[in-house]
Amino acid sequence: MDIGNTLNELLVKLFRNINVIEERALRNDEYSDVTTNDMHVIEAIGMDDPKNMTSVARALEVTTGTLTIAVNSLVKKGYVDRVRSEEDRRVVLVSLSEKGRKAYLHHRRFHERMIEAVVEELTEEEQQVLGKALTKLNHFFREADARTMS
Amino acid sequence: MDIGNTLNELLVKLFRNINVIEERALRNDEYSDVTTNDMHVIEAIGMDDPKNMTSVARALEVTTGTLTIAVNSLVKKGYVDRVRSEEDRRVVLVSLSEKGRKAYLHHRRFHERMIEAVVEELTEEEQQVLGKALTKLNHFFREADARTMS
DNA sequence: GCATATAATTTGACTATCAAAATATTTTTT
DNA sequence: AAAAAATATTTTGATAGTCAAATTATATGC
Repeated sequence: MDIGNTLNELLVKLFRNINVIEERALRNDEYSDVTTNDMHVIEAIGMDDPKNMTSVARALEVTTGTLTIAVNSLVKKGYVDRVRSEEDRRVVLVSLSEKGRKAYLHHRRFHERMIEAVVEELTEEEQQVLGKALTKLNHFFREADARTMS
Repeated sequence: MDIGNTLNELLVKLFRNINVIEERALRNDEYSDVTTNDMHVIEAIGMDDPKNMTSVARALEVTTGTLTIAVNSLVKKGYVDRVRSEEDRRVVLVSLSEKGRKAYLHHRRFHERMIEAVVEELTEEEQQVLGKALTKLNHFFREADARTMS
Protein backbone atom coordinates (compact mmCIF):
# COMPACT_ATOMS: atom_id res chain seq x y z
CA MET A 1 0.00 0.00 0.00
CA ASP A 2 2.54 2.52 -1.16
CA ILE A 3 0.17 4.96 -2.76
CA GLY A 4 -1.75 4.94 0.52
CA ASN A 5 1.27 6.18 2.40
CA THR A 6 1.89 8.90 -0.10
CA LEU A 7 -1.73 9.99 0.00
CA ASN A 8 -1.68 10.12 3.77
CA GLU A 9 1.35 12.35 3.80
CA LEU A 10 -0.11 14.56 1.10
CA LEU A 11 -3.39 15.00 2.93
CA VAL A 12 -1.73 15.75 6.23
CA LYS A 13 0.46 18.35 4.58
CA LEU A 14 -2.44 19.82 2.66
CA PHE A 15 -4.47 20.48 5.77
CA ARG A 16 -1.58 21.95 7.61
CA ASN A 17 -0.80 24.21 4.69
CA ILE A 18 -4.33 25.44 4.25
CA ASN A 19 -4.53 26.39 7.87
CA VAL A 20 -1.31 28.33 7.93
CA ILE A 21 -2.01 30.15 4.69
CA GLU A 22 -5.49 31.10 5.62
CA GLU A 23 -4.32 32.53 8.89
CA ARG A 24 -1.55 34.54 7.24
CA ALA A 25 -3.78 35.79 4.48
CA LEU A 26 -6.34 36.94 7.00
CA ARG A 27 -3.99 38.82 9.18
CA ASN A 28 -2.24 40.66 6.47
CA ASP A 29 -4.23 43.72 5.62
CA GLU A 30 -6.96 45.78 7.20
CA TYR A 31 -8.33 42.88 9.23
CA SER A 32 -5.18 42.32 11.18
CA ASP A 33 -7.05 42.16 14.47
CA VAL A 34 -9.21 39.20 13.40
CA THR A 35 -8.00 35.82 14.58
CA THR A 36 -8.93 32.58 12.79
CA ASN A 37 -11.28 31.90 15.63
CA ASP A 38 -12.88 35.32 15.25
CA MET A 39 -13.40 34.56 11.59
CA HIS A 40 -15.15 31.29 12.38
CA VAL A 41 -17.51 33.18 14.66
CA ILE A 42 -18.12 35.81 11.98
CA GLU A 43 -18.88 33.05 9.48
CA ALA A 44 -21.29 31.36 11.89
CA ILE A 45 -23.16 34.59 12.57
CA GLY A 46 -23.44 35.11 8.83
CA MET A 47 -25.07 37.75 6.66
CA ASP A 48 -28.72 36.89 7.29
CA ASP A 49 -30.96 37.69 10.24
CA PRO A 50 -29.56 38.20 13.73
CA LYS A 51 -29.00 34.96 15.61
CA ASN A 52 -29.17 34.13 19.28
CA MET A 53 -26.13 32.99 21.22
CA THR A 54 -27.25 29.43 21.73
CA SER A 55 -27.73 28.68 18.05
CA VAL A 56 -24.40 30.19 17.07
CA ALA A 57 -22.67 28.28 19.84
CA ARG A 58 -24.30 25.07 18.68
CA ALA A 59 -23.20 25.69 15.10
CA LEU A 60 -19.64 26.19 16.28
CA GLU A 61 -19.82 23.29 18.72
CA VAL A 62 -18.65 25.36 21.66
CA THR A 63 -20.37 26.24 24.93
CA THR A 64 -22.26 29.50 25.18
CA GLY A 65 -19.76 30.63 27.78
CA THR A 66 -16.97 30.29 25.24
CA LEU A 67 -19.00 32.15 22.65
CA THR A 68 -19.76 34.97 25.07
CA ILE A 69 -16.05 35.60 25.42
CA ALA A 70 -15.43 35.54 21.66
CA VAL A 71 -18.37 37.87 21.08
CA ASN A 72 -17.18 40.26 23.79
CA SER A 73 -14.00 40.72 21.86
CA LEU A 74 -15.69 40.99 18.46
CA VAL A 75 -18.08 43.64 19.78
CA LYS A 76 -15.18 45.58 21.22
CA LYS A 77 -13.36 45.38 17.88
CA GLY A 78 -16.49 46.53 16.10
CA TYR A 79 -17.28 43.48 13.98
CA VAL A 80 -20.42 42.35 15.76
CA ASP A 81 -23.57 44.06 17.09
CA ARG A 82 -25.26 42.58 20.11
CA VAL A 83 -28.78 43.48 21.19
CA ARG A 84 -31.19 42.01 23.67
CA SER A 85 -34.33 40.61 22.09
CA GLU A 86 -37.52 42.58 22.79
CA GLU A 87 -39.72 39.52 22.50
CA ASP A 88 -37.80 37.41 24.96
CA ARG A 89 -35.52 39.42 27.13
CA ARG A 90 -33.40 36.42 28.08
CA VAL A 91 -32.24 36.20 24.48
CA VAL A 92 -29.27 38.06 23.05
CA LEU A 93 -29.18 38.57 19.29
CA VAL A 94 -25.88 38.95 17.47
CA SER A 95 -25.35 40.15 13.92
CA LEU A 96 -22.52 41.47 11.79
CA SER A 97 -21.84 45.21 11.76
CA GLU A 98 -20.89 46.92 8.51
CA LYS A 99 -17.27 46.17 9.29
CA GLY A 100 -18.18 42.58 10.14
CA ARG A 101 -19.94 42.19 6.80
CA LYS A 102 -16.94 43.51 4.98
CA ALA A 103 -14.68 41.07 6.79
CA TYR A 104 -17.07 38.23 6.00
CA LEU A 105 -17.00 39.06 2.31
CA HIS A 106 -13.27 39.59 2.32
CA HIS A 107 -12.81 36.16 3.77
CA ARG A 108 -15.22 34.57 1.35
CA ARG A 109 -13.48 36.18 -1.59
CA PHE A 110 -10.20 34.87 -0.32
CA HIS A 111 -11.64 31.39 -0.26
CA GLU A 112 -13.02 31.75 -3.74
CA ARG A 113 -9.75 33.00 -5.09
CA MET A 114 -7.88 30.22 -3.35
CA ILE A 115 -10.12 27.53 -4.75
CA GLU A 116 -10.04 29.18 -8.16
CA ALA A 117 -6.28 29.17 -8.15
CA VAL A 118 -6.16 25.61 -6.89
CA VAL A 119 -8.60 24.32 -9.45
CA GLU A 120 -6.78 26.08 -12.26
CA GLU A 121 -3.78 23.93 -11.56
CA LEU A 122 -5.73 20.73 -12.09
CA THR A 123 -6.99 19.06 -15.22
CA GLU A 124 -10.67 18.35 -15.57
CA GLU A 125 -10.01 14.73 -14.67
CA GLU A 126 -8.01 15.59 -11.61
CA GLN A 127 -10.78 17.90 -10.41
CA GLN A 128 -13.31 15.11 -10.66
CA VAL A 129 -11.15 12.63 -8.81
CA LEU A 130 -10.27 15.13 -6.12
CA GLY A 131 -13.96 15.91 -5.61
CA LYS A 132 -14.74 12.24 -5.25
CA ALA A 133 -11.92 11.64 -2.81
CA LEU A 134 -12.83 14.61 -0.62
CA THR A 135 -16.44 13.49 -0.54
CA LYS A 136 -15.34 10.08 0.67
CA LEU A 137 -13.20 11.71 3.27
CA ASN A 138 -16.14 13.73 4.53
CA HIS A 139 -18.25 10.63 4.79
CA PHE A 140 -15.52 8.81 6.63
CA PHE A 141 -15.31 11.58 9.18
CA ARG A 142 -19.04 11.84 9.56
CA GLU A 143 -19.26 8.14 10.24
CA ALA A 144 -16.32 8.11 12.59
CA ASP A 145 -17.96 10.96 14.41
CA ALA A 146 -21.33 9.23 14.61
CA ARG A 147 -19.66 6.13 16.05
CA THR A 148 -17.85 8.19 18.64
CA MET A 149 -20.92 10.10 19.71
CA SER A 150 -23.01 7.01 20.35
CA MET B 1 -17.56 26.83 -12.25
CA ASP B 2 -19.58 24.26 -10.45
CA ILE B 3 -16.82 21.88 -9.51
CA GLY B 4 -14.98 24.84 -7.99
CA ASN B 5 -17.86 25.54 -5.66
CA THR B 6 -18.16 21.93 -4.68
CA LEU B 7 -14.46 21.69 -3.97
CA ASN B 8 -14.64 24.84 -1.90
CA GLU B 9 -17.46 23.49 0.22
CA LEU B 10 -15.72 20.18 0.61
CA LEU B 11 -12.49 21.79 1.68
CA VAL B 12 -14.23 24.10 4.12
CA LYS B 13 -16.17 21.27 5.69
CA LEU B 14 -13.21 18.99 5.94
CA PHE B 15 -11.20 21.69 7.32
CA ARG B 16 -13.65 22.49 10.04
CA ASN B 17 -14.24 18.85 10.88
CA ILE B 18 -10.88 17.27 10.67
CA ASN B 19 -9.50 18.49 13.96
CA VAL B 20 -12.59 17.93 16.01
CA ILE B 21 -13.23 14.47 14.69
CA GLU B 22 -9.70 13.29 14.85
CA GLU B 23 -9.63 14.43 18.43
CA ARG B 24 -12.82 12.53 19.25
CA ALA B 25 -11.66 9.40 17.50
CA LEU B 26 -8.42 9.50 19.41
CA ARG B 27 -9.79 10.22 22.82
CA ASN B 28 -12.13 7.34 22.85
CA ASP B 29 -10.48 4.53 24.62
CA GLU B 30 -7.34 4.10 26.62
CA TYR B 31 -5.82 7.33 25.31
CA SER B 32 -8.40 9.61 26.82
CA ASP B 33 -5.78 11.94 28.27
CA VAL B 34 -4.07 12.68 24.93
CA THR B 35 -5.07 15.95 23.27
CA THR B 36 -4.70 16.52 19.54
CA ASN B 37 -1.77 18.68 20.31
CA ASP B 38 -0.20 15.96 22.40
CA MET B 39 -0.61 13.63 19.45
CA HIS B 40 1.14 16.02 17.12
CA VAL B 41 4.04 16.15 19.51
CA ILE B 42 4.08 12.36 19.77
CA GLU B 43 4.10 12.14 15.98
CA ALA B 44 6.93 14.63 15.71
CA ILE B 45 9.05 12.76 18.24
CA GLY B 46 8.41 9.57 16.29
CA MET B 47 9.54 6.00 16.68
CA ASP B 48 13.21 6.41 15.72
CA ASP B 49 16.12 7.73 17.72
CA PRO B 50 15.64 10.27 20.50
CA LYS B 51 15.45 13.85 19.26
CA ASN B 52 16.48 17.12 20.82
CA MET B 53 13.97 19.81 21.73
CA THR B 54 15.02 22.27 19.06
CA SER B 55 14.54 19.89 16.16
CA VAL B 56 11.13 18.73 17.38
CA ALA B 57 10.05 22.33 17.93
CA ARG B 58 11.19 23.24 14.43
CA ALA B 59 9.28 20.32 12.94
CA LEU B 60 6.16 21.47 14.72
CA GLU B 61 6.80 25.14 13.95
CA VAL B 62 6.48 26.21 17.57
CA THR B 63 8.99 27.84 19.92
CA THR B 64 11.04 25.63 22.20
CA GLY B 65 9.31 27.28 25.15
CA THR B 66 5.99 26.02 23.89
CA LEU B 67 7.40 22.57 23.34
CA THR B 68 8.86 22.47 26.84
CA ILE B 69 5.38 22.89 28.24
CA ALA B 70 3.86 20.22 26.01
CA VAL B 71 6.66 17.81 26.89
CA ASN B 72 6.27 18.52 30.62
CA SER B 73 2.73 17.29 30.38
CA LEU B 74 3.55 14.28 28.19
CA VAL B 75 6.28 13.20 30.57
CA LYS B 76 3.89 13.51 33.49
CA LYS B 77 1.31 11.42 31.64
CA GLY B 78 3.94 8.83 30.81
CA TYR B 79 4.05 9.08 27.01
CA VAL B 80 7.49 10.62 26.67
CA ASP B 81 10.94 10.03 28.19
CA ARG B 82 13.26 12.97 28.58
CA VAL B 83 16.97 12.67 29.27
CA ARG B 84 19.85 15.07 29.18
CA SER B 85 22.46 14.25 26.56
CA GLU B 86 25.80 13.00 27.87
CA GLU B 87 27.73 14.36 24.89
CA ASP B 88 26.42 17.88 25.13
CA ARG B 89 24.85 18.66 28.44
CA ARG B 90 22.89 21.62 27.09
CA VAL B 91 20.84 19.23 24.99
CA VAL B 92 17.69 17.44 26.13
CA LEU B 93 16.68 14.29 24.27
CA VAL B 94 13.07 13.21 24.07
CA SER B 95 11.71 9.86 22.92
CA LEU B 96 8.49 7.87 23.16
CA SER B 97 7.95 5.54 26.10
CA GLU B 98 6.26 2.18 25.58
CA LYS B 99 2.93 3.86 26.17
CA GLY B 100 3.89 6.65 23.78
CA ARG B 101 4.73 4.14 21.08
CA LYS B 102 1.40 2.45 21.50
CA ALA B 103 -0.40 5.78 21.17
CA TYR B 104 1.65 6.56 18.08
CA LEU B 105 0.61 3.31 16.44
CA HIS B 106 -3.00 3.75 17.47
CA HIS B 107 -3.04 7.11 15.76
CA ARG B 108 -1.32 5.78 12.68
CA ARG B 109 -3.92 3.05 12.36
CA PHE B 110 -6.63 5.69 12.42
CA HIS B 111 -4.92 7.45 9.55
CA GLU B 112 -4.54 4.21 7.65
CA ARG B 113 -8.23 3.47 8.01
CA MET B 114 -8.96 6.96 6.78
CA ILE B 115 -6.89 6.52 3.65
CA GLU B 116 -8.33 3.08 3.14
CA ALA B 117 -11.83 4.58 3.13
CA VAL B 118 -10.82 7.21 0.61
CA VAL B 119 -8.98 4.92 -1.73
CA GLU B 120 -11.45 2.04 -1.54
CA GLU B 121 -13.68 3.31 -4.29
CA LEU B 122 -11.01 4.68 -6.57
CA THR B 123 -9.48 2.68 -9.39
CA GLU B 124 -5.74 2.26 -9.51
CA GLU B 125 -5.59 4.98 -12.10
CA GLU B 126 -7.75 7.37 -10.10
CA GLN B 127 -5.47 6.86 -7.14
CA GLN B 128 -2.54 7.98 -9.24
CA VAL B 129 -4.48 11.00 -10.43
CA LEU B 130 -5.40 11.92 -6.87
CA GLY B 131 -1.78 11.69 -5.85
CA LYS B 132 -0.80 14.04 -8.64
CA ALA B 133 -3.57 16.49 -7.81
CA LEU B 134 -2.61 16.64 -4.14
CA THR B 135 1.03 17.09 -5.02
CA LYS B 136 0.13 20.04 -7.22
CA LEU B 137 -1.94 21.57 -4.46
CA ASN B 138 0.85 21.27 -1.97
CA HIS B 139 3.30 22.90 -4.36
CA PHE B 140 0.82 25.64 -4.96
CA PHE B 141 0.44 26.28 -1.25
CA ARG B 142 4.13 26.18 -0.63
CA GLU B 143 4.67 28.82 -3.26
CA ALA B 144 1.81 30.95 -2.02
CA ASP B 145 3.35 30.71 1.41
CA ALA B 146 6.78 31.71 0.17
CA ARG B 147 5.21 34.77 -1.47
CA THR B 148 3.48 35.75 1.76
CA MET B 149 6.64 35.42 3.77
CA SER B 150 8.66 37.75 1.57
C1' DG C 1 -47.85 33.13 42.25
C1' DC C 2 -44.41 29.49 42.79
C1' DA C 3 -41.61 26.13 40.73
C1' DT C 4 -39.27 24.93 36.83
C1' DA C 5 -37.11 25.72 32.58
C1' DT C 6 -34.32 28.46 29.50
C1' DA C 7 -30.71 32.01 27.79
C1' DA C 8 -26.86 34.19 28.71
C1' DT C 9 -22.92 35.66 31.51
C1' DT C 10 -19.49 35.07 35.00
C1' DT C 11 -16.09 32.48 37.47
C1' DG C 12 -12.32 29.43 38.15
C1' DA C 13 -9.34 26.32 36.11
C1' DC C 14 -6.61 24.50 32.39
C1' DT C 15 -3.98 24.24 27.79
C1' DA C 16 -1.60 26.40 24.08
C1' DT C 17 0.90 29.95 22.48
C1' DC C 18 4.72 33.65 22.06
C1' DA C 19 8.58 36.85 23.16
C1' DA C 20 11.94 37.90 26.17
C1' DA C 21 14.75 36.88 30.23
C1' DA C 22 17.37 33.58 32.72
C1' DT C 23 20.35 29.43 33.21
C1' DA C 24 23.63 26.12 31.87
C1' DT C 25 26.96 24.57 28.79
C1' DT C 26 29.99 24.63 24.77
C1' DT C 27 32.79 26.96 21.32
C1' DT C 28 35.51 30.70 19.69
C1' DT C 29 38.57 34.40 20.22
C1' DT C 30 42.25 36.70 21.89
C1' DA D 1 43.51 29.78 29.75
C1' DA D 2 40.29 33.45 30.55
C1' DA D 3 36.78 36.11 28.49
C1' DA D 4 33.35 36.56 25.10
C1' DA D 5 30.07 34.72 22.09
C1' DA D 6 27.03 31.21 20.74
C1' DT D 7 23.76 27.56 21.63
C1' DA D 8 20.03 24.64 23.99
C1' DT D 9 16.68 24.70 27.06
C1' DT D 10 13.62 26.37 30.65
C1' DT D 11 11.21 29.97 32.98
C1' DT D 12 8.37 34.01 33.20
C1' DG D 13 4.68 37.04 32.07
C1' DA D 14 1.11 37.87 28.95
C1' DT D 15 -2.85 36.63 25.86
C1' DA D 16 -6.52 33.59 23.64
C1' DG D 17 -9.54 29.86 23.77
C1' DT D 18 -11.80 26.35 26.09
C1' DC D 19 -14.98 23.89 29.56
C1' DA D 20 -18.00 22.95 33.62
C1' DA D 21 -20.41 24.82 37.13
C1' DA D 22 -22.45 28.76 39.50
C1' DT D 23 -25.11 32.86 38.90
C1' DT D 24 -28.48 36.15 37.04
C1' DA D 25 -32.44 37.33 34.54
C1' DT D 26 -36.55 36.17 32.32
C1' DA D 27 -40.38 33.17 30.72
C1' DT D 28 -43.68 29.35 31.13
C1' DG D 29 -46.55 25.79 33.24
C1' DC D 30 -49.38 24.40 36.67
